[in-house]
Amino acid sequence: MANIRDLAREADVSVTTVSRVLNDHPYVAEDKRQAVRDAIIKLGYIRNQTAVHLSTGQTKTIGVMLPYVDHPYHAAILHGIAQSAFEEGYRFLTWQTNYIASHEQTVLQALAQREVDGLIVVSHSLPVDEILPYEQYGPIVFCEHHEEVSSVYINHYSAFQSGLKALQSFGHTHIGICLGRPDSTNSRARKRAYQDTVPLADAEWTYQHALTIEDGADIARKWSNQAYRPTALLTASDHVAAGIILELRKQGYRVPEDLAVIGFDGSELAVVLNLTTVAVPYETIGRQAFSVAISDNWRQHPQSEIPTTLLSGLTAIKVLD
Amino acid sequence: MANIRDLAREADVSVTTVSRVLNDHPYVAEDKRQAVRDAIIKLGYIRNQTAVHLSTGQTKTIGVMLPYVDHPYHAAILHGIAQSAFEEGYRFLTWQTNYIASHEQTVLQALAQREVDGLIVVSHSLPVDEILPYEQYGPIVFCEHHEEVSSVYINHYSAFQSGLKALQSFGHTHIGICLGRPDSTNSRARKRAYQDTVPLADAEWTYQHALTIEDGADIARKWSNQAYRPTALLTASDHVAAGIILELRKQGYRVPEDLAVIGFDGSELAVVLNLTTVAVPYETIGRQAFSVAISDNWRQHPQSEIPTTLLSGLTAIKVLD
DNA sequence: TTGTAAGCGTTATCAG
DNA sequence: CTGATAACGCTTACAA
Repeated sequence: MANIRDLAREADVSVTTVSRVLNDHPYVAEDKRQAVRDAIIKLGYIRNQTAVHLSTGQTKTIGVMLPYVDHPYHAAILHGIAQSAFEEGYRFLTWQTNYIASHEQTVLQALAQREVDGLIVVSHSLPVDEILPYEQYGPIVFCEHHEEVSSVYINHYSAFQSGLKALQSFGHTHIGICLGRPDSTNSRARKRAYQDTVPLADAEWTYQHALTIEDGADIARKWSNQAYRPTALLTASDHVAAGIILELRKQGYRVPEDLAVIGFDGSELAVVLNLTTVAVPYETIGRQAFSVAISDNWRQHPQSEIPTTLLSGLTAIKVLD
Repeated sequence: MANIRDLAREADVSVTTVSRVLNDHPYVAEDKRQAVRDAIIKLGYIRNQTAVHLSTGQTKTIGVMLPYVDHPYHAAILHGIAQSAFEEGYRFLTWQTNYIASHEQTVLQALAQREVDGLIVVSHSLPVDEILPYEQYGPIVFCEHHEEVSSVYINHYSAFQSGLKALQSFGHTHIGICLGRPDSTNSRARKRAYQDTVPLADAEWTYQHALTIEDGADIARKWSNQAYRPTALLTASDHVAAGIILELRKQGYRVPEDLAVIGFDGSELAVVLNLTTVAVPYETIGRQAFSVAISDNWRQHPQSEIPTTLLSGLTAIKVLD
């Protein structure tokens, strides 16, 4: 493998000049520039990026910490990160942590070891104050609301509230909710919104661990076995909503007559199901998080709240009028 | 930032000794080893991986080329890659190409520039013989069947055929199919299976560009407007199948009485829909591809065919008996 | 068991 | 405009 020194020898110039040509610096005589270009072709030279990284002290790579690459919600954020990274000439390393603390530590370690210039934490289980110290090694951006760190987030309290109010506007008072991980930052905000907004808020109507379509189906079965049931459900994701709806229909229930359901995400699943849903611009979150990660004002811990919108479906909400 | 030389000075040993301690080499006196450990703590030393990469000539990173990180099929493969990479102490860089040739070139370039030790091509649009030359820079593994390169794949011909035969076993003769990208390697194999297996194979019953749920809904609308219709459909993915089924139901059709539908993927969507589907172990594909990428027999272009299984749902297939 | 010193392949300072 | 040369931070012969 030819290196920059071979190139210099071949073109009969110094390595400095070669480097200048390689990096499109001005102040290189045209004939020398051409000589270098010829040498590059002749020797089939290709720059070794690792050496560039060591020399410049940057990797032009950011890291992404997320629990599962194949969950729609996270994958959508990843999509946004991927788009921005490509546009900015960056690459990104993804760590799938499965919410295991030791795996998350590995990711933080990678930042400290300078494998990445910055980190985007899509979701985590480690407490924030165990992550915070690693900021000395580079920017860390959260896709969740935390005042003490840079964050790009949606307001789960108000987003959830908008869904609840939509149900109330159709006359529903017996409203239940679905939550993902019981003690996540997001779930806590959602639970608060529920308790603040729905007078009849009931622990029996709070369905936990709702993440996938099958979780939704489980919830539908649980609901159908309850004596005292909600008439409407605000779910944690469109996938959960889909699981609920499909399972209910399978059992002969009608949606929304027997149970009104609202989704969360604004995915194409909601469109096809005519599901009313809280639309979240995940790609935007990913893009914003990326841009903070490579900006230089991250030390001020910028907070950027991304707005959500209630997307009205046709069938899955109306009832009780 | 303390470096290995500061450490050597602090512990009063040579950098070689420090390096040995860092890499758990034997032949270091216990007292010196301890001295180095103390110095590491005292100075808050953290190894610079970039320097390790330059020195060793390896990045312990593999690259992944795929069109979209947020499509279920590709995300599932990514999941497998992520699991294996973590277990093996590797990282992975993902490039989302959107099937744009110039983006795919960027990925190949990254291999040439030694940013990654190897490459996994999940799906591509560039012709194989434009990719092949880059093998001189490192292993390239395809998740698609190509004799000329290393590949980990499923046999789309037989997988599709198993779905078609399942429909035939229920008496269907008027069978249509859905395909993704019209000219992909996979679509071609599927089309061959269709023509070889279904005597009444019809171009009007070959629905192209079927990738998402909404594509499925489009196909359902197209189907309902046709005068001469198939009675059964083998789809390109469970998502497409779901779109078809949900749209058909919305229009008042019954599945499978009016149209029998078989899915492809074996996703949880299929489970909830009671959909018969061709189950594909995507995670296994990702894991296998990764293991080939870091093995040293990749030069022999190993071929590994991953078996699929027909997963019988309850409702979406029975009819015409 | 330990250390010296030569890489790895760039970039960047500084003097011409 | 050009070129020595010293970093960047680590690994690894080779010698002792």
